[in-house]
Amino acid sequence: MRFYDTLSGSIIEFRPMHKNRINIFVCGPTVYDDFHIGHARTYIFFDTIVKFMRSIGYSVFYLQNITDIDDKIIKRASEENTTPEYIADKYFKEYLRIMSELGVDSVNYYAKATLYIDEIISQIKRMIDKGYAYETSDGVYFEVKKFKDYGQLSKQNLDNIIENARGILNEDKKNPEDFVLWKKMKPGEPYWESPWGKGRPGWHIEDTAITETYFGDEYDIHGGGSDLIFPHHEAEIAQMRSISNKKYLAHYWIHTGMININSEKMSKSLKNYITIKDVLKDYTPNELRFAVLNANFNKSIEFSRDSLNEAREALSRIINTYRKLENIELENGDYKIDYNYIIKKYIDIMSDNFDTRSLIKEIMGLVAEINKNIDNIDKKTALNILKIFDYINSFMNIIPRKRSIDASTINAILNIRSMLRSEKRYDLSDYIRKELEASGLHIEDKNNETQWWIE
RNA sequence: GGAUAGGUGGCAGAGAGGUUAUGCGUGGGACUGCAGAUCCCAUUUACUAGGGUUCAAAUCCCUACCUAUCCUCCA
Repeated sequence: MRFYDTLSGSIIEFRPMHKNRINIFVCGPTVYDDFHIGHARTYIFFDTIVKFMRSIGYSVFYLQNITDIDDKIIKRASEENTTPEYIADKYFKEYLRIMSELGVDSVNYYAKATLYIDEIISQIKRMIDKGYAYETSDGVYFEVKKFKDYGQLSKQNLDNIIENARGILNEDKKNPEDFVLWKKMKPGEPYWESPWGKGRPGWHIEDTAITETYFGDEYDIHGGGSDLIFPHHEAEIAQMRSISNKKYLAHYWIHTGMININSEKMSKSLKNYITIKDVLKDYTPNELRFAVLNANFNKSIEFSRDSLNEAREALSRIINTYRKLENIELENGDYKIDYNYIIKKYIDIMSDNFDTRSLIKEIMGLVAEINKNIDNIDKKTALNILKIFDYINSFMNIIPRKRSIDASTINAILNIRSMLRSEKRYDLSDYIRKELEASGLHIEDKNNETQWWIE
C-alpha cells in the first residue's frame, strides 16, 4: 500500500509500526453548527480507506476527536441563550446522526476533548518543564521558535512563519507566532481547574492529549482536511515531539482536498457552504458518497448541482446493472469472469494512493462489459459478479441495500399487466406501470417479459 | 511578499517523452406498442503562451501569464 504523505511530500510505501495493525487518528469537527459537504468529503474518504484497509487484513483502530469546547461553541451558546454544554451535546448528536446516514460507521471511538482535561494539563506541564511553554497573564503559550522543525509539515521555513505571523494583538504573549495551550478564564466562560488557575484548553492540545492516551507518543497515520495542515497539525507535532523527543508524532499524514464552490474554497467564513442536510433533501447518501469518491482525495473538487447530477447518472448505471444481475435466472451462459483477477486488480488500484476515482472508472468498464453480455450470463456467474460489487461496496458503500417488499404481490400485478399488454390494452397497462413507478419501482419491458426492482 | 498545487477537447477529468484515456453532453442509429434500460456509430489531430533539450514533448528544462490553497478560525 502506498499513498501521498504530506510530511514527505510524495507518494510513499506504507509500513505500519506494528505488523498488520494500524493506529489512525483523524481530526473531527468542532460541534457548534450544522455540518457541510466538506465534512462529508473528509469523513467519507477516511471511512472508505479504513474499511478498505480492514478488508485487506489490517486491524485498524480509527480514533477521532470531537472538539466540544471552543470559542465558537461559547459564542453560539450565548447567541442562543443557552450553555456551551448544550450546544456541544446537540451538535455532537447531530454529527453522529448525519454520519450514520452517510454510512460512515468505521470510527472505533469518538473522543470528546473535555473528557481529557487531566491529560491536557499533564502535557502542558511537561512542555513548561522542558522550556517549550510559558505562562502569561492570560494563558499558557507554546514558544514556536524553540521547536526547530516547526514548518516541516506545511513546507514553510520557520523564519518566514515568524516574520509573517499575524498573532492576535490583545494577547499577552512573547511572540506573535506562539500559540495558546491553555486559556485563562474570562468572566462568564466555562472553566476547569488547572495549575494556572481556572481556564480551558487551546485547540491544538486536545488532539495530542487524546492520541497520547490511546496510541502513545507515536502512531501510524494522522488525517484531516488540508486546511488543518497549518497551523493545527504543525502545532500538534510541536507539542508532542517537544515532550517525546522522538522523530515523529504520526509517521504518515493524509490530507483531503477542499471542496470548491464557483472555484472558491467552501468555508464557514465565506458563507458559501452547503450543508449535508440540504444535499440529502435532493440526493441519496449513496449519491453523495459517489460524488465525493469520484475524485482524487488530495485534490480540491468543484461541487455543484451538475456534479451531483453526474454522480447520480453514473451511479444509477451501476445500480441498474446490479439489479439486473440479481434478477438473472439463466442456467447456462457463455460469459465468464475471472473473479480473483478482478478483485486483485481492484485491490491494486485502491492500494495505489486510494485511487477511488480510477476504481470507479474500472467499475464503469465492468458495467459496460456486463451490459453487452447480459443475455449470456448464467446465475452462477451473476452471483460471482455480484460478489465483486459487494466487495467494492463494503468500503465504498455506494449501492443501496434492497428494501424488502412483497414480491409475490408485485408479480401478481405485473402478470395482470402482461395479459393486458398481450391484448394491447395499453391504456391500462401503462397506467399500472405509472402507478408502480410512482411508488418507487423500476419497470422494464423486454418483449413479453417484464423485469422490475426497487429504486 | 513567502510557500504549495495546478493550467488538457462544449463541460468534468486521467495520463507524464513516441501508441484511442474515460465519463457527461450533443448528433445519428438499433431494440420497443410506448416508456425505460441497454447497445452501436459519430463528435474526424484537446493539452495557457513563448523559447529550449530531443529523431520525437501535453509529458523534461527556462521564461512569462493565469487560477486556487495556506501563511487568522475552518474538514
